[in-house]
Amino acid sequence: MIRDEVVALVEQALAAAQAAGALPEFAAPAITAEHPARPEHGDFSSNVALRIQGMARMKALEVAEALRAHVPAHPAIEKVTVAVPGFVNFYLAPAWAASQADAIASAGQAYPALDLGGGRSVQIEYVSANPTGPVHVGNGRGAAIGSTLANVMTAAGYRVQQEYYINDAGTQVGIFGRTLYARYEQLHGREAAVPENGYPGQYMIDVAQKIKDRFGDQHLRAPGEDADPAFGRLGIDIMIEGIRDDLALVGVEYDEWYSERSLMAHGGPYDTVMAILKNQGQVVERDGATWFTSSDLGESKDNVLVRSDGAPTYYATDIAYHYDKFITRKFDRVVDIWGADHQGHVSRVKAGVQATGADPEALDVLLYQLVTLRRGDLVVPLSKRAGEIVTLRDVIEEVGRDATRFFFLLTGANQTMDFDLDLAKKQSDENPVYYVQYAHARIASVIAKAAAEGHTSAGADTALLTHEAEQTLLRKLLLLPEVLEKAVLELAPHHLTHYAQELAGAFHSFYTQCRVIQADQPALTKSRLRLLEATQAVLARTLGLMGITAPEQM
RNA sequence: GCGCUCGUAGCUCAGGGGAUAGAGCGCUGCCCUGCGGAGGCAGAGGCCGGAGGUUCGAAUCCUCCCGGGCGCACCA
Repeated sequence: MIRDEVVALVEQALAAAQAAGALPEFAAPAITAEHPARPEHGDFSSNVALRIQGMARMKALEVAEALRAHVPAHPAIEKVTVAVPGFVNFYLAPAWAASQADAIASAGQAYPALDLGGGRSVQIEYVSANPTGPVHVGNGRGAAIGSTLANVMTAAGYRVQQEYYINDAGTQVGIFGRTLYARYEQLHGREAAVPENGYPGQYMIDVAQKIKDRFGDQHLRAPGEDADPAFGRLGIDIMIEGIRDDLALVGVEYDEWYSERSLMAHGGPYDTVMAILKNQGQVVERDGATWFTSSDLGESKDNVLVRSDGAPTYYATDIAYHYDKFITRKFDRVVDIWGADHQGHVSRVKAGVQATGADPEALDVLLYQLVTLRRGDLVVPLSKRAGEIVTLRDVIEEVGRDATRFFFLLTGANQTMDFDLDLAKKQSDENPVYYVQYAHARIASVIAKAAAEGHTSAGADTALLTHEAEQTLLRKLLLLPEVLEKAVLELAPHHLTHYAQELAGAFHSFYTQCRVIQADQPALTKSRLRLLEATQAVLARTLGLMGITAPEQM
């Protein structure tokens, strides 16, 4: 990308200045280039002179001047200037910027070519909501972040595997099964009470009804008897079908649905991990339970692996799960995306990862702050145990998939978020996603109209794109690689929504200032059509990365 | 109490060592005799929670304080 070429120019200038004796020899810090806030300061700016003035024992302005004098010529750079207090500023050549419209338009959805992953594998695990209830709004945020991150890392040269971890073992599943059986009995006319701490939602009755539809009274036991232990699993399977469908509605598709229960197979990951920890002397029996002496690894306390009733904790199975990710399946990197209420779990899991022989640095846990759902001033409780459950499906049906995803991606993961359903509904026409999509549709419309009048971009001379609005738009197009890189390095997909709005804004501004189709100016028409093609490609690419449609018309 | 995180325009949020701090919504005023007005242009609106410190330079880094959120289970 062009920014890295500017960085290289600065590095070369530094070496050349030192070789020429204009600057003393010293080891320079890593060179960076940034975008000045004000256009008169150029397109890129380097602050090296300010940073090395001490090492060079020269005034920053003198250092900057020495660098400027040694910057090699480059077709993309029109001029290089020095500005107080010691910046070296780079100005893009308008003709070069314009020529990139050709490059971008012909690359299409292959733009930008960015390789940060180098083919390394990364697993992204997200949502992984308990299958004891439907996917709710908070999970939707994880879904939007996770699937967008998957798209973005794929675009950056990683081999991405997307996974959903199914919590189909443990105490909650048992309670789920007992609740379900009570509902099943009720549907067969029996008096049966939903257990205390059970799941009161209407959806449990629906699931029981589905089982009744499929199997009749086949799973009914004698009155007073408990259900077959496998009964709950029928319900879990039905829940998972629903979860899969709901997530598909927001454009989420997994490569793997991984069962927690499968970890427990004889000789499986769970047994292996317990043996490893035991062999390393990191396991101790205390108060009838089995503990991991994680405080020896710097944790604030030890943690229970096996409860006194013999059941493994989810922490123990999570260590086994990560052992399977890193050691068995050999992912180079793993990104777990969790709600911020799991924050206390992060360092524990990393300790477990380390203890079982993997590199905790290869694990990134991306926490997103919880979503508060509102209807106007009323806070709607999200708890699966509460009466009203606002599901992700409800939200999508109210505001649409594109707006839902865009909204979730609008704020950084560390920011708490209010999702006001009334507002989202009422303002759906003013949602920023439409601003971006409108730009795409508008371009499609102009290109179609041009074609109908016999204009195409064939043989366009991009050197004609000299208007200020055209140049501004071109610079936005050139920004996508940097945005993509930032999203990957920071695991922060929200940069895409902001970029998309900036790009759409630059287009709309261009559109009102520069008429594209002009019968008496066929050459200019061609070059502007080429610019439109490039813009449309970048808009479609950006929307595509976010899992949002790029409509031809609205 | 301890840990993580957040505090930026009236509201929702970007920016996370650089030059005069940005966007959207809302508010004021303009722009359709030419491609889609779901648009554009201009304006008002800020001691970047507070106080110290580091630095040539701090909204950004460090310390303390204030205020919100979330954790600190033999739940997940």
